[in-house]
Amino acid sequence: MPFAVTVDLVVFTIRDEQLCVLAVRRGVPPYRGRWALPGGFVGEEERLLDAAKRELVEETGLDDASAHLEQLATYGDPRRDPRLRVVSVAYLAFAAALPEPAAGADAADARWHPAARLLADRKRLAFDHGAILEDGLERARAKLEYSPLATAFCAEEFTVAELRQVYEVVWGARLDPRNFHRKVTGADGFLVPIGRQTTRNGGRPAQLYRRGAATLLNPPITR
Amino acid sequence: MPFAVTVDLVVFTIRDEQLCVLAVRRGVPPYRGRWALPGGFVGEEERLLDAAKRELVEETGLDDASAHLEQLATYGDPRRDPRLRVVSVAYLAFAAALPEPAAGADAADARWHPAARLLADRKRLAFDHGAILEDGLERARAKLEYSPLATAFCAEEFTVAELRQVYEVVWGARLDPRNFHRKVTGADGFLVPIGRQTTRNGGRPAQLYRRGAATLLNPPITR
DNA sequence: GCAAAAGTGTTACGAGTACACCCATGT
DNA sequence: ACATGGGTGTACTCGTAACACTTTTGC
Repeated sequence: MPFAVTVDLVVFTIRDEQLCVLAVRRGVPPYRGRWALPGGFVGEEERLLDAAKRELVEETGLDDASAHLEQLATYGDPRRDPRLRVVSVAYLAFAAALPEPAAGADAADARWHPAARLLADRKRLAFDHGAILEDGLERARAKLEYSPLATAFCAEEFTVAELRQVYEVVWGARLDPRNFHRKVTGADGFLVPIGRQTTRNGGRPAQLYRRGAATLLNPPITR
Repeated sequence: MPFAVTVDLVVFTIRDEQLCVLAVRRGVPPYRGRWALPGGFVGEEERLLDAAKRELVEETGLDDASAHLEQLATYGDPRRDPRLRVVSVAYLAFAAALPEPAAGADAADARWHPAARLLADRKRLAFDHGAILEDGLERARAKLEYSPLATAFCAEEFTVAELRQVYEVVWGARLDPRNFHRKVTGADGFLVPIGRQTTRNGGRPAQLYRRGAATLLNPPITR
């Protein structure tokens, strides 16, 4: 049975206070002119995660360690690609803000799109990528609660307010800055203060933090 | 690139107050004599979920609606099967207690194994099935908290105490019967009383329930 | 009556929320 | 001085844990 196996990437970042996802415009049929999630075939001797990493580097220039990458789900309907039977393993990536072009080696037109707008008008997406994006968004929202993943959207050094903005943008909700501050600084291993401050957001100088070693947030940050 | 695509099943049930998983003994190399998760190739025109359903019926005789089935994760290391490149989409299934033979059409020797024992001695498992089982167990434990999935381990009509036993076995922890009772009967849409009672567990007669329509437990049942 | 399991009431504690208040900077 | 964002203190609320207690069966 001849199956093709690909990886597709849902790469999220935050730009202009919006949750954005990377998409590339298709230059060839099928779905010519539509937007598609970046992805590609898995090499014969390549692990799935390695294929996802390779695509991420090709599309964003992000080096291996600077973005979070995890398997999302696998999509394999017989008719999802009209040309041949393709089973696609989708990966979810979170990255700090990147330059707009997001220009990789690829000549293709790659762009950041506000995730909400792309989902609201799913016909602009090729294949079943609307469903993949929806699953990715739901997973991202859920993971912020109980994992320290929000830090993957921040620069290496960040303030509590910057981290709070990540939560607010992904969840589409306002959070109380004071209670949020207590929660995240109190969560064991979530944040480590680096001892320096910044005034880049105006007002009183804010402590700078790096992400800590925790992999699970206890107690969780609630929506 | 010639990939084979399979589905593998992690089928959990509860027998003798233990969480058990279905495994079949391999009769041919590689890993001859070892235990493997039930599974098989995906048909050319078959959806992944349909392939998982088909395997579930073949191995357990469970009809479609009577067990919960969900995608777990996908495993595709180049060397996971020494014969050819196989990408396997693993599914997780929860079933009420079934007869031991679990005999399907297959002539193979299929058996229920206590999950903990099989995991403690992973060399008895073929391929990367130890890792798959571990992921499945972790997912099952997590899902009990915030989803009404525990009911999938029960018969159609069950008592609160029987449901509690599911939680205690999967989590390996004792729960307070009185607080548990209040929590689950109070969770909206989790349980619907059918108005009859049973004394099959001894003592004072207990209300019988069916699973309700809820898909998410709020508040969750905590470990 | 006694054991065993089902189910209810009550109290104490701890996390989450709302919000008043103080702090440190730029202009 | 005052605007702006950073951070702390505190009272109230609500879900949970712990456990005493009552109910209804079988033997």
